[in-house]
Amino acid sequence: MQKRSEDTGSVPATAATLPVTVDIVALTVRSGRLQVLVVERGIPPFAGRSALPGGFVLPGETLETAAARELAEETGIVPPGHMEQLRSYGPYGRDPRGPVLTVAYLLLAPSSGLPQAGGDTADATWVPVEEAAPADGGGPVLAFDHDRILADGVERARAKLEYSPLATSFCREEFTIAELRAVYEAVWGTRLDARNFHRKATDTPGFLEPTGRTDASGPGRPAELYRLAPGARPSAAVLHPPLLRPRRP
Amino acid sequence: MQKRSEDTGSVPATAATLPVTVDIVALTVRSGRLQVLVVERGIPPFAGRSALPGGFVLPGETLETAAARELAEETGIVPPGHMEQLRSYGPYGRDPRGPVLTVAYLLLAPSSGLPQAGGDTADATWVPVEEAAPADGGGPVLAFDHDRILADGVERARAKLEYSPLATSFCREEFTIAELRAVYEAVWGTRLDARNFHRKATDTPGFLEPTGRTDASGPGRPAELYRLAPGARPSAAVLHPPLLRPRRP
DNA sequence: AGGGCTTATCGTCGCACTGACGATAAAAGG
DNA sequence: CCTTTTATCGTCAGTGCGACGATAAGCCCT
Repeated sequence: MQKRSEDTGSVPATAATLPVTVDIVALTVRSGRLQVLVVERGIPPFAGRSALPGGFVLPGETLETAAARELAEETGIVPPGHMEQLRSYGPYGRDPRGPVLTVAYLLLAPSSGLPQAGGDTADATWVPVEEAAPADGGGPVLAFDHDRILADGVERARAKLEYSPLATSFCREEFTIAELRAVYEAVWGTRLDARNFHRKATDTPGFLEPTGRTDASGPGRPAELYRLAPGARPSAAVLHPPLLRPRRP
Repeated sequence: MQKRSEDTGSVPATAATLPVTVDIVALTVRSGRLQVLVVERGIPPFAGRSALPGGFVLPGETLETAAARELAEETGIVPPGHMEQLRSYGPYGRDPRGPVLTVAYLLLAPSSGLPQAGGDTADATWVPVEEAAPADGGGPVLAFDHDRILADGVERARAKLEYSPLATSFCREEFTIAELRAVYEAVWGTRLDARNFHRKATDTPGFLEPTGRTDASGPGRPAELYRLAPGARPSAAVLHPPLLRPRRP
């Protein structure tokens, strides 16, 4: 795979070579709250502390592959949902073992069929993001610089819900408007008017597609079931007008 | 800097170690067009081809430091403006020398005081992004995967202008509404109504602050000079209502 | 069967924002 | 003074949105 000839040149000897890790901000919506997957570290550094799932990239591995592998190792399954790169952090001042570059990934997954724990590393549990990301000046909660990575991931998710169909990644294949609204409310931490949300969600072109089926599991009038409109990728800014989160003042 | 003890553990021997580069998508607005800084490569691979400025991270260097150093080496100056991380690419399938991880940065700089070329590597020139990023199915223009990185950077810039004061990073300290509008028109590639833009820009709270001075250099009525409102960081989504780019329908 | 409860869905109204575009202000150059 | 040019201010109709009323369609209970 690695050619060394006059045509391609070679990596200069002065170039730094860095160990690279991937960390995953895995988010889901359970019991009406936005929750993040954290693992309890079994080995130093930060043994016994909570951390985002992740680990070192192995030789020959793609970053995405490494992220999926670490997630599978620590949660026992490859969940459905949407994964995208968040950004990179480091390499200095974030790992006591020395310079380590990490590439963070953001996973948005439906809560159905998600395992609670398992794997060989340590216990993996879902915790509400407020517990893992204190907004006030409380001390750090997660190991390494994972507090900041989590905050960046949550903010990315909150922002992307406004102008992308990404919220559907938290839902099953088919879902009701109320379930979709619960996703927005959980991620944004706000309450939304059911009637206005219904209007906006169904009126936005290229967002939802009715399946014709209904869901009568809960109390009250059965709800129409929808799926993501065909051709709409979970990412990509296609929501016009956007679904803006309510303002403060 | 690098402690090795029972408390911190050490990087596992199985971890991959990768050479890391930084690449910079440096954008500016000159002659009413969005332009990107490209260098002509002097050494293999891709010798003679155009590429984004960038290079290998040196030992002990921060990614941001490396980005600033490469930019200084290849353009001869540290320009003002706003720099933020774009994302990471690789490490496979993007460099014929082997696996190389690159972290791309986005720089938005005013055109005033920007050098044309210089440095020890090769000539650095500003070229309109349409020439360096063919929207149609034309072949690749830049070396490595820099076509994609450039496209991602331009899209990031276009999106951020909508909800952040980032457009002011293309301007000098003080600027007129017309200059700011020219930035939006160049970045978005559209024409904007001068009267409506003036209303939206001046009415958006937390965006602009009048300086009281005027600029009478051009023809016509002298324009009020504005600066970025105090406390507003160039990034950060603070524009409400956002300045949305015109739609296609 | 009918009344009450719950949730889903549809409608209405006023306000804010937008785009299209007219009107005025303030300079330079003839 | 008049024309040209650009900046800035106003007007008006269409659209989207938040607040909230009204109706639909299930369930459970008696």
